[in-house]
Amino acid sequence: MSISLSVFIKGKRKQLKLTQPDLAERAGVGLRFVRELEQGKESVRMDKVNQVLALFGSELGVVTKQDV
Amino acid sequence: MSISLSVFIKGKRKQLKLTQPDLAERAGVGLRFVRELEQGKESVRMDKVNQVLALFGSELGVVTKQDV
DNA sequence: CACTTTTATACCCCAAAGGGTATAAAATGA
DNA sequence: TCATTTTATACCCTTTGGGGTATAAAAGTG
Repeated sequence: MSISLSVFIKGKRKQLKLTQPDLAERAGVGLRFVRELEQGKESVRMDKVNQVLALFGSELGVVTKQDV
Repeated sequence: MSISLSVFIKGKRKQLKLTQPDLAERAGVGLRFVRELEQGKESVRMDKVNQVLALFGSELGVVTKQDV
């Protein structure tokens, strides 16, 4: 199933022992974006989110009932 | 697994026999947004996407390896 | 075929996303 | 506890997402 995006990202980042500035730089997004993302801001841009997720080998997708 | 967002949405809409204006109104988003979304625009806002997906009982989530 | 409906493209406009940065607050650890 | 690192808040600024709408192009339908 899918979990909270912010939780997922924060967890993955910690797992890789990266700071927010680290993650921002590696993902090629702004530091502010990483913070807002981890704080659960809903109105983020999907392409930016995917840039971050790409670092973890994941991607944003539609989770349907059949998927489970 | 996850499929293309635009394909998923367009498919679901057709399935429900809705026009783009219909979907836009029901989801509470603009018509332009629905169109850009179905045309695969990457830089859409996540909250708006979820507004549309909510109509289908789905939601945008992170698909991880374990999910499959 | 023409007629109707649906979808795509194009324009203006405003609110807000997000980058940068500076400062404050928390967390971590010696 | 104090010092250092990490994270959060706040501000300015530029860019752009997205709403509305008008027009053009496609796709259906008789």
